[in-house]
Amino acid sequence: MLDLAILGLLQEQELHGYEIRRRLRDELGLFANISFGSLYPALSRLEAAHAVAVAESGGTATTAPSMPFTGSLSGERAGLRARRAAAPRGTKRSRKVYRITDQGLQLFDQLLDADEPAGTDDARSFGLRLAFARHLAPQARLALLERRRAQLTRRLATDQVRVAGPTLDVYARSLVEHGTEATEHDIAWLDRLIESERQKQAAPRSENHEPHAGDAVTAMKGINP
Amino acid sequence: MLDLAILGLLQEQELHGYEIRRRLRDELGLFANISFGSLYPALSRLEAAHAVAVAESGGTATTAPSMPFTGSLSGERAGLRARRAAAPRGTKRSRKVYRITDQGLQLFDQLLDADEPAGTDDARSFGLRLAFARHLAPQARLALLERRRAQLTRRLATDQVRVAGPTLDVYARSLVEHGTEATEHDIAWLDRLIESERQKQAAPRSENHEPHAGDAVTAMKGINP
DNA sequence: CATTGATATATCGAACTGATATATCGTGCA
DNA sequence: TGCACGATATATCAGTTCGATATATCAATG
Repeated sequence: MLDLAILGLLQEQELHGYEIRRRLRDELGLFANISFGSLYPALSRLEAAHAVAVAESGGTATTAPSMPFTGSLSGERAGLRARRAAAPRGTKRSRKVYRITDQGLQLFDQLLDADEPAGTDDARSFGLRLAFARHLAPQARLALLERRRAQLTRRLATDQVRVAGPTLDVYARSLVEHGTEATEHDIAWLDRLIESERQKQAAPRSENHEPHAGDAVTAMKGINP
Repeated sequence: MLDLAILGLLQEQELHGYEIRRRLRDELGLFANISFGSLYPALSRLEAAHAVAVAESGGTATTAPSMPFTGSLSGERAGLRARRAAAPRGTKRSRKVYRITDQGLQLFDQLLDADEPAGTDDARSFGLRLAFARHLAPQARLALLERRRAQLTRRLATDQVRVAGPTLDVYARSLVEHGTEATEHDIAWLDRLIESERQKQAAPRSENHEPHAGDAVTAMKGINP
């Protein structure tokens, strides 16, 4: 789930961990306060999978791109010092700037368009996908919205069973009822989005999906006929 | 978080794991689909902490309450067979029925009234507490509602910063705006609950908090003056 | 020039999820 | 009768995420 978020942000520009966290929190509002204990391992994971790479875009001068091998410094620390030495002036501080790779772009599209894993925190998962919906082909976008709508409709049904069921106390009852209202509100919102999407597809004015600028990936996705 | 839910349910009656899951899902709607990988470890945890105990309430006849020591059966399996043998008719099947202990009641009150851990999934945490709000002293209940209200108000402020900030694309923007609306809706709901609580406290008719029937715990909580 | 606070990366243990394994019971159906 | 199947039930595993904490640097402040 977090992988998708990271890849989505990196698609717009190179970023370092701390900044990724800031954007997720301040701009998107998803992942209210994503923990570094999730973020950094996720970045390592993605790096290991060659979906992202350290950009090392450095400060002003692009000095030797590969670590100059300082010799005596012991293992782990050496890496840190090397990075610090590589970009000392101009940029804020020693930081690992990541960029997305071609494989990363592929992975992103794959994750974004994949069926939601049913069980997990639906709202988060959907929210994240919607936030990056501009990267989806128009029909995939519509499918996402409709899948979510169906999900909420199902929830509404179970909610009705709940209120009809064993008598809940005042507070639990209020909670369930408020939940139902919120779901209805969500569905109405989705209906507006779906309507808007349909219109956009009926009258396609100029470019409506990102200037993705010919990356081989879109061909795989079946934008087609 | 899950501990609170378990203790809350067990407060009403003895239950086994599978049934706890069912209630959380079907009746409360919290924890959409709580995993057994969380539930059973949580029960073990609580049992280790002496907050719950296996009730072994058995079927029709309360045969020997302690395992009769079948001898040859090897370790783990022995426990299962013993339980199975202990309550073969009447009840559904071999199951571990848990009951809450005095320490468990104490822990429940402590968890329920504790300050929310700020970071975590607020909605879930609050929802859970509200579902068991009847176990709280009137002022603690009011405090819970007001704490939540303040939380949402803060969120509303950051949301406004978000929309004012860097221009989001159509979808991300719609997401944020809908989130804001939902938060406003939540606050209005809380206001209604708070109002209702205030009235209840002003005109206290008969018993308004559970027939808790003199357990020593309430004394600790400072219900007082 | 020491202290504090913001920026930044990293790691640990505990908790939760999704998947899977195992066993038993009840029911339908051949 | 028997036996396949689905529901009930407990348990465990690997992979993620979270909250806390450690460490280091830089900027501002007094």
